Amino acid sequence: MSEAAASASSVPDRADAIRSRIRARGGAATIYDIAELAGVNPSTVSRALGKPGRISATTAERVHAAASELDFRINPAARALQTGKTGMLGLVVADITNPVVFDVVRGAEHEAAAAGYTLVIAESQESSENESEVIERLLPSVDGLVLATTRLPPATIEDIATRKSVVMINNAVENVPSLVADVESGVNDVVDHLATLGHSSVVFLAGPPTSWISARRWEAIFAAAETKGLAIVEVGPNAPTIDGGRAAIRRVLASRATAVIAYNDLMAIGLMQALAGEGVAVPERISVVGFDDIFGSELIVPALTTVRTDLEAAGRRAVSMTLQDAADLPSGPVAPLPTQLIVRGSTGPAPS
Amino acid sequence: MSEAAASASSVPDRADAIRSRIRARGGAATIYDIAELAGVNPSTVSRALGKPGRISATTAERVHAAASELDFRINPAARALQTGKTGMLGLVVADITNPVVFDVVRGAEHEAAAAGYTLVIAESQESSENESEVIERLLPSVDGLVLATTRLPPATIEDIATRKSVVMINNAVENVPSLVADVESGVNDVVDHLATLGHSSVVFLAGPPTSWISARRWEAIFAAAETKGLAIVEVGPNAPTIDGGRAAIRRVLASRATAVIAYNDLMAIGLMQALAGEGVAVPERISVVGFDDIFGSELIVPALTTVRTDLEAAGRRAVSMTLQDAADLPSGPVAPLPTQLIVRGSTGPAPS
DNA sequence: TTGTAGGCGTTATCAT
DNA sequence: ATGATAACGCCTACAA
Repeated sequence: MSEAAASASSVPDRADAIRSRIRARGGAATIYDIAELAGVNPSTVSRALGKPGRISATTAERVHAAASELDFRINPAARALQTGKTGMLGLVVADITNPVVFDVVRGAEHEAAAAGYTLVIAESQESSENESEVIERLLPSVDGLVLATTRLPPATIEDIATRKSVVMINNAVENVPSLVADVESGVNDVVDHLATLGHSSVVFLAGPPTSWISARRWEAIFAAAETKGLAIVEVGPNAPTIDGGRAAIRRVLASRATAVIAYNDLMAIGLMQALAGEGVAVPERISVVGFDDIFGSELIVPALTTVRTDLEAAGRRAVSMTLQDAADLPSGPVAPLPTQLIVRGSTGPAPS
Repeated sequence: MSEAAASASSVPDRADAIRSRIRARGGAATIYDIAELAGVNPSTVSRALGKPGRISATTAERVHAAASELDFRINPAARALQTGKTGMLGLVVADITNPVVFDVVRGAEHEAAAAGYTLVIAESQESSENESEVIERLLPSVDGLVLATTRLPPATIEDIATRKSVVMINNAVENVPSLVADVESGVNDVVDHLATLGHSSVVFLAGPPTSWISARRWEAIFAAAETKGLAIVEVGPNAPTIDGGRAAIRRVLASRATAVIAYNDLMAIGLMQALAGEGVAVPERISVVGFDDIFGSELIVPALTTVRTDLEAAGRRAVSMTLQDAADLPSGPVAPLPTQLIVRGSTGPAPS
């Protein structure tokens, strides 16, 4: 047997030996295995795999060959233990099945994946105690947190933000970066729209008492209604769900208002279903407006007039802000998320 | 100063000292800190926190007091490095924004949380290469995997299942535990329903070619139609989305069928929108049926007749099966998921 | 019941 | 450019 042949066969042999040893110990390949196969020190393997430039080209080559030969996957726990970085990001939402969060989730997931991060989604189920627990459980294993629909008091949020990078969507707390929809602009458009249609008495169907954005919407509606000279009342708080909207029908009708602005589309849809059940025509007797433009808003009949925010973009930006913050990069002031009134069939002229 | 007073004040003092040391090194409390404060060995702390019985009551008491005093959270990476268990479960879906998966996600999330696990959700975006990548990235940091809408070939799945516990929903591969809907029962109900309404020619609007469950639905429909003496044709494959349904309208109309069974509700809804756009009355000229009963199915007009499966239960059961499998517990045979025909307005008598 | 000691796989800090 | 060595925080035989 020639030397060439011997060496050609000895390399696969060594790989096989190492492979069977790995299998024997019932685990995955480590940098030690690679080091052995490539004939270098483990620390060299770590560098070759970690930093591009810091190693000679030929060594890097050998290491990479050995790594793929042994099907090496880095052990994230071991890396995290040493570096303190887990490569994971948390996204906390109040209710996963609420269509509002679909887009946030998708945007966040894509941005995280693009940055090489893994997104962990957790649900608080509209309970702040639950949310605290969930966050405490998540915190040690993530590099940062996006709070999409938090029900936490500001003090708690501030406390969490001292421990990890936190970015909020549609919520504001001092010293905590956030992404907030341009409520005023959307609300002004809604109130203008209703005023133009001849409505003079409007109900705001409030969301949960702990929802920061519900309060902002109410304030903006209140202010806009005052300047337009419309009568405005707040009804609520209500659960931010279809059932929450349904349950509010009595109080809505009792108000004699000719238009309703619901805290979100889900409530608007619930209310419209209840109105249909009672034979109250929308928009002939009552106009209905929602927020968010969720999936389903254009499916319902009449299709829902609503205030849209690009929540997918919000999810993306929240993640990239979190990552920046986690990297201690300077985060400049953040422009509010643009907002857009989408007029569909659920609003019409006030009854005369 | 009495001894009692001295010791009473010295305890908080020591805690403060340790706390400031922790802060100084910019990290979290470790079992060493607790050990110091409680005056025991770190291993005792580990045991006290880990196993209830194995330690004297008074020591356990002291340790727990010290732990909460220092606000201790266990470091998951360190634990995972040692135990090989990460406390995380992966859920892989084709498309996060598809309403079908939201119930699965919710069920899985709740079950995982109840078991003290964290759920990581990953999206393959309907691409099998993408899915492979995503899974490779997830695998090292997860104790098990639920494949909810996988687009992977059986061989790949089998390979993954040799490395970690895998449970699939609506997909079957040898040697890999799975949870499958009782397709036949639901489909028989649908075909009966249509036959009773006088339909004699039916189209099945197929889903993605890589969808296992789409093929099963087609087979079941084919068989049921044959026994009922109905004409049946498959149209597709199509994207399992609203747009996929919309795009199929020409071929559906060309078939002259009086009823369409779509692979899922999203496609059914898209088709109905397209039909409405063309002025084709549903159900007067064409009846439409979907699968899944997603949010929105009862919102659209006419409301969609559909075959429902309890996907939230599927998510829950998939997670608990994964956990069992990961714990090497025996997993008995699994009953198929019950299925239920929900008749709404989108189906009616065949035109004469 | 509790302490001692070693190791899990990686990165970082020294040397060389 | 590469090697040796010491952490990172926790768990678990083994000893006492």
